[in-house]
Amino acid sequence: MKNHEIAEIFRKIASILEMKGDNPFRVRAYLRAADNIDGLSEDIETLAKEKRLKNIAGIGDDLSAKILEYVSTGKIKFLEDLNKTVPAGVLDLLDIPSIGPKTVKLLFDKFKIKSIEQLEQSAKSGRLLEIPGIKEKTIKNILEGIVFVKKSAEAMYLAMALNIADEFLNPLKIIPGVEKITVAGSLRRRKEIIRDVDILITSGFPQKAMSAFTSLAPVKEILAEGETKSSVRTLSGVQVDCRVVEEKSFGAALLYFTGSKNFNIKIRQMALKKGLKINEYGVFRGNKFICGRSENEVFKTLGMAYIEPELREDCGEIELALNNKLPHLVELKDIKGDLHVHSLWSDGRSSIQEMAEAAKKIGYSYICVTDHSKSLKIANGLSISDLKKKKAEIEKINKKLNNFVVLYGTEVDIDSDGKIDYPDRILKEFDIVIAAIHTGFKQSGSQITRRTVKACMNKYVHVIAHPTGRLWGVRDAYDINLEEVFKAAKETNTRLEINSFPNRLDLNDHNVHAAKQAGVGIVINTDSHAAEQLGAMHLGVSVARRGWLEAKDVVNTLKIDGLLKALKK
DNA sequence: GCCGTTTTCGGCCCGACTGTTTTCAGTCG
Repeated sequence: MKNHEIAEIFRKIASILEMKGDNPFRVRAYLRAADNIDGLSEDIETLAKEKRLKNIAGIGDDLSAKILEYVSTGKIKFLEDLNKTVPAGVLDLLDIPSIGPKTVKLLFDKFKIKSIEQLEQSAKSGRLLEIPGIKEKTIKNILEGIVFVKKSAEAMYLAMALNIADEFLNPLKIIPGVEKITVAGSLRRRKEIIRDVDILITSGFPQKAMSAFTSLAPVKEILAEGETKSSVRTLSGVQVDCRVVEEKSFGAALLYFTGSKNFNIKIRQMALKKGLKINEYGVFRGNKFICGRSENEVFKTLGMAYIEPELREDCGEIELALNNKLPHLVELKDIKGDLHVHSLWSDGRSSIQEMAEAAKKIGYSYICVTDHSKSLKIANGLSISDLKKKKAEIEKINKKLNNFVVLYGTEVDIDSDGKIDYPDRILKEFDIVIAAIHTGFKQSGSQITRRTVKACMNKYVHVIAHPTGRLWGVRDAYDINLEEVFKAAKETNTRLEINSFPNRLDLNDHNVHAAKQAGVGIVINTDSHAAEQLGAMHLGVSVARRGWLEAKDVVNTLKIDGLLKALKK
């Protein structure tokens, strides 16, 4: 997929144009196109081939020509020409907080500064003071920004960001005067990668709430502090923004603060056409406050259905909301059980009994214990003789449990040829067989695709686990051709997994959306290796929701009888 | 550069905070 490459090219063009003082709306057009391309669940090359590029919002004649040029030649002449006008390194300056395109241009025009190192030297030498509008404080901010960039604050994955949010929400919740408090931003939209944490508070005493926020224990430095809006950086290097509004503006503020940016622009434009104005304080006709207490009120005023935060990316959800045709997204409470958990039999840390009890407590009606198979020695994979003992243990536990079933499963290994490491006579004994790639990640994309397709073809394999193999901070997704996998999965009634393990979330939201469009069924599992990890299910559900899945698309929303029937190949 | 149940040209979301100003531009979200 070249989607992300092309999005990044458009972003680069936007940066250069902005620095050159080009039309800001032209700049925005490139950025919007980039966001929309990143949000596609289809391969942009397919769209190009089928002449459907202009169906993408924000792509017109010019940008579709540039995409075609890139797809066929691997480059875009316009960017190459632009690159000649800007020395390499200048764009890096934009990564420094507090430095934008205007400042970069100024620095280059005045002192020919074209790298972070040069800027650092000039700032330290005091030379920057010669520029009108730059004084000591600005220089200090620049130097601190450079330190920050050099440390390159990493983005977080969703679960990490949720934990940081809790470090703020929990202590603030109990401050007198803090009424409502909630996360907003990309975290509320449950994006898989979060760059900063946004918090919204309602209070009649905004300054009290602000000072409580900026003086919390995890705060290392205050980046900005105003009467209703502050930003801090935590000890772990994460930026947290906080906004306080009055109760009557809560809905409008939440809508604004949740985004996405493109979503906000679109609905504000819609409001303008109705003679209304939307800002974070409410919906207004002229100066008259119409509403703003809840998001629902605002949506209603615009004549549209409530849009779940996970959908707010301006990818067609607004149009559906206007016609009341939004999908009814799957919810955590729809999940009836977890089909991918481990136990003491392989590399888990809890017994089958403990896993079952924890699952029952959550409210599930089944789990499937899928310990590793024999070839995965590193995870204590089960030999064929151990399997009999494990099965006997499950049968014993099931006799004692009421209204709950432990299913007998396995997570088998797909070997480098696509073969499964138990023979058919063993495989057919299991209630559920999950297959996954655990070795040979370095193989070519076509080899890995072939292995996965072959596993789908196996009549005893019900689920492909963590289909792209990505592990946050460890390795990227392998170069698998998911379109081919989707085709095989659909033909063979094989489910693909959303693995909820915090650093996996694999399939991701875009892939899930594409799988749904290809007619492929999904299962959401946690891959828990201990009872306390079962709670990660909500992360996988978030991915499913971002992928527009409804309960009917997720097989483990079915009751046990329906589940086993649906999984039959 | 995109886009159109008022428009194929003339618009394009809206506001807070900072650092420098003496009324505002730049940055950010």
